[in-house]
Amino acid sequence: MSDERNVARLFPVMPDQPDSPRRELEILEFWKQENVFARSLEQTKNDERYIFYEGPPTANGKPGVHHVLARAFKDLFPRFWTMRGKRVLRKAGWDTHGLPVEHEVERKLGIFDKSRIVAEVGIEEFTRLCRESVHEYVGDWNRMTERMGYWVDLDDAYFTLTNDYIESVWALLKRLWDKGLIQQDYKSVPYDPRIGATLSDHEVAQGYKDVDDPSVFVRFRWKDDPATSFLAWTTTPWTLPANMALAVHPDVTYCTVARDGERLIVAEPLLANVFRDEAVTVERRTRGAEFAGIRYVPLYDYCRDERDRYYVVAESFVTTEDGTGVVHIAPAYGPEDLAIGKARDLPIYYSVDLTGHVVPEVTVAAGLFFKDADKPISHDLQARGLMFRAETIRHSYPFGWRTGDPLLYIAKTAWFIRTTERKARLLALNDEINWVPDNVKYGRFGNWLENNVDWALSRERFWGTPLPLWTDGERFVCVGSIAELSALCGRDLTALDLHRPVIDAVTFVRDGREYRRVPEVIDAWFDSGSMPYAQWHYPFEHAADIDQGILFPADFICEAVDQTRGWFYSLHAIATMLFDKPAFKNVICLGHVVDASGEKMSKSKGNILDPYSIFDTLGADALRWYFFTGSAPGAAKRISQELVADGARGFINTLWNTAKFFGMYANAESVGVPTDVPLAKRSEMDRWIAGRLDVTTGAVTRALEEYDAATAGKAVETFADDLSNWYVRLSRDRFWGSATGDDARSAFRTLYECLTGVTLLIAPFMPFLAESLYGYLVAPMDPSAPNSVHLASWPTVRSAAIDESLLTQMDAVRRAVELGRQARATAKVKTRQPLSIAYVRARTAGDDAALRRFRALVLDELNVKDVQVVGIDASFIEYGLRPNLPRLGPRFGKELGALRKAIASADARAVAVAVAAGEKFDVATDGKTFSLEPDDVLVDSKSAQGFAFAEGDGTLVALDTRLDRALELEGSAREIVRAVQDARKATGLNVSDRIAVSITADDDMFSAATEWRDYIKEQTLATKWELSRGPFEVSVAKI
RNA sequence: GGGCGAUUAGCUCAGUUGGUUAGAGCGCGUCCCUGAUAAGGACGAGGUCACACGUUCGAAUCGUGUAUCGCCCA
Repeated sequence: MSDERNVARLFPVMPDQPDSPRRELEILEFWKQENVFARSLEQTKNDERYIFYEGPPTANGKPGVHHVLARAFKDLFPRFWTMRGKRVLRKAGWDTHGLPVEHEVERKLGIFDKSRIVAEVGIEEFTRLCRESVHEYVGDWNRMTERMGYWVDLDDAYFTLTNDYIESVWALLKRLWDKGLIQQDYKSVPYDPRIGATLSDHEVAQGYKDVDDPSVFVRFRWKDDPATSFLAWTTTPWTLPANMALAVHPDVTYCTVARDGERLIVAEPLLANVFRDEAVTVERRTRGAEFAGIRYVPLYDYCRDERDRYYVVAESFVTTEDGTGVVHIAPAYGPEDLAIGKARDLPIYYSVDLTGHVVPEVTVAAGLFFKDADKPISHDLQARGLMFRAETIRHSYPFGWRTGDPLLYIAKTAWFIRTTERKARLLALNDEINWVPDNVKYGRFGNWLENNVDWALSRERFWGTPLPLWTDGERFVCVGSIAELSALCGRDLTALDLHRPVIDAVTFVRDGREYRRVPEVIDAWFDSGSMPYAQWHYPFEHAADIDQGILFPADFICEAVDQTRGWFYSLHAIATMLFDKPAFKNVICLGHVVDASGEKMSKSKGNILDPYSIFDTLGADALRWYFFTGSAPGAAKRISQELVADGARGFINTLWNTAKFFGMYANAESVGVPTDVPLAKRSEMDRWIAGRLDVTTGAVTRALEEYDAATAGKAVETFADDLSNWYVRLSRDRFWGSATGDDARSAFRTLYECLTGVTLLIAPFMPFLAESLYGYLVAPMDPSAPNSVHLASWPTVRSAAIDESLLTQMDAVRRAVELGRQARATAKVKTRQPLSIAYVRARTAGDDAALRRFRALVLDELNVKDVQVVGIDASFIEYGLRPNLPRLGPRFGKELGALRKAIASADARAVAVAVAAGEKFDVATDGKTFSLEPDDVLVDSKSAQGFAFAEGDGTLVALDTRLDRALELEGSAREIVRAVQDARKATGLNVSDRIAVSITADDDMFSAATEWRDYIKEQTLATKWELSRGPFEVSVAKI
């Protein structure tokens, strides 16, 4: 049956060390030359699709190690599904619009002021610089992406700044417009007046500082009863000239306090906060709701608006945590103020202009910077007897991150998408999404949807997708395509750049009125949320693919958890509003990468880790493996050189060495690719590891299907350990000459299957190592196999290979062997010294059978001449009992204490006998008797009188450590073998080199060498033999 | 200030529906093993499972509160 063709074919010789950095570069070259990624797509082009979306990064900074994290996960699942035979397009993408890009350019120019940009740089030049800046780091990103082995189509990437992309975004906006979901409204925004910029939430978050601000309590006198005042509290006195109303909580009780001839109204829970230790006389208690509509005398009345104002409203947002429970409302400023103002149609009166200065008619502080108006206003109120108390308070307030100036919350008109209109659908469609980890679904993301507010779409900036609205000052036209705009203008605009300022110059006349574009651009999150459609220039191209669900929605997306309110939301919101579907079915929400001490990585702390520092020392596979298996995906990832090295080194080396072992002996025996041997004809050891492979394959497949990379990776690690440290170690001698043909063939075949199997399993995780192993084991040996592991199919589970009882039995055997070694260690007897007998008291009848079945293995591993499985009657073993709590707890409840006592005082041997016989038995204490069944207690073998023993998990192994002369000599013989092998190794001999051995020895060693001469020669491949008397020494020489 | 998450060995992390003696890897020490291995095995030191209170026969696990850290939002 020998295969002539294979006999001559040798496996390529593997280097001693994996040398990952160098090897990975070679693999990259191989992939490039062989066009492997493109071929993997080509060979699946007719298959069912698995849709992946690349969340576009902004490439205006260098990529860091945290970007490797997300990209590793983005690579894993597409590779897995490709091997499963799906067609997985991976279109790269770049987010190119928005504030981060503008800020980068502003930094380079050193100008942070919008009006100066317009005046000194010009919008044309500025947006040109933005366009340039966007591409600056794309090269770095592409290099990193390629180096880490992330397969994504960089050549066909989408860019959000292209006309096609923008046109798609316009088309989506127009659909929203036609549904009436886009509207203009006021919005209270954080605004840095010095540079004229509305700040993004992110920028605001960066700028919070603890500062001392005024804390003033002000009287608002009743119009009908000037002796009575509401006491309102504010930390922003400069807003008081824009006051239009007061708010109280409808359900809170307010006290009218009589004091020095006046009456002050304060929320009851805050009395002590306002009046401190003062003894107050409460004249009346009133529910807040009853004050609604009461009119008061304004502090200032600069506003010329005719609309009704200066009355009390009842609003449940009012809290009683600080202040007075009476809140002053200035609709032009704070978000709540604005909301109330809109609901009640209060005037929106600006006492401060957009440069941050108090307007001229507000004479009390005219011309002052808004924050500087606090003082004169406080003094004025003091002078007019309206100030109850003025102090300072230390609290957290946002500042402009560039100017350091306090931010102004101010109501500005803006365009909104009315997402609140579709809140119910947003929530319902979220139910259909599989979130990993699952707490994000109804936690962070679900809460965000629950508290949904309208999406503020517009930005008063330069570099972004222009809002496609044209207006004559009253009416608006929303433009949904270039063709539409061309028609309106009466000229072909196909070649037009759709960015500012060019697009701003496009005007048209309709019904005799000129239409100009509104000045805003849109939130860049809308760009990225549009990528499912805009990356394909929908609906101008691929309309059917999207509408019929071929390229939409995604099966899988993955980003870090900070995208919950970013990309995850924008994708979800747009898909919900326009397609009434979730945009993605599965999403992995990764934790952030932090340094080894758990600190966030930031430039300022200088703890940023350059991915190349790992690529160049440990390799990309090691980093990927660490990210996949180091912790749960949602957890923060601590990272350092050492952590990555620890995480992957053992696993990579184990696999490498196991494959090297195989290649070495396969070549030594010229077996080539081992021919198949039916499972039934293989040894039990072979069938065991074959079963382990298939169990592992099943576990890895299932885990990956559930987007659980860590569980999948750990299953592979356990298998690799079983393969190397149990299967190979115990089967070593079957791989060299002395083994019979059939058995060796079975062993080679089995080991080969395991190695190629595990190579396939790690391919999506560690694409480089898998490719290397495949290149040693498969590609050069099998002309019919694809030449890359990434073109191979995912392994299927051969359920016939899984023999459950064999797997459990091997566990029992391993347990017994480990205990035996432990017993040897306790007795300080080397494993090399043969012993006469081991006694094993097994936990179950099944374990008994296992030990009998694998008797030879146990003898060998424990180096004993005999092993006896002892029954319950073995007199030298003593027993202990433990209650089986999961069974007894529910049944006995409060009696458990007594029962435990009864079990502890029972005759353990008698109970053990009953349990072994499957009989019921009684235990008793303090006059109480409990009737128990065999499964109610766990029997431990506690000690073995007169033997070296070890016990664990109900199994006991006892060794007879007495030595006779024969055992001693055999032990010495094995010492000699070891000394010769050491010498072979030290001399650098090949494993198959024949040697001449020369031994000097005295006494026992001499006797042993004489008696065990043939054994020693055979074990050490010695063909020449010299033995003389003298101090023990061995030397070897190659023949 | 609010939401979400985390807190388990020196380090990095597992820990199923509450149940027996809380585990693994790395590191450290001692010993062992070695025709692949810079590998492997055994043993040891190292734990108040962040803290407090509660529920329960029984809590790392469930509840409440507190502390610290991270993220998101104010």
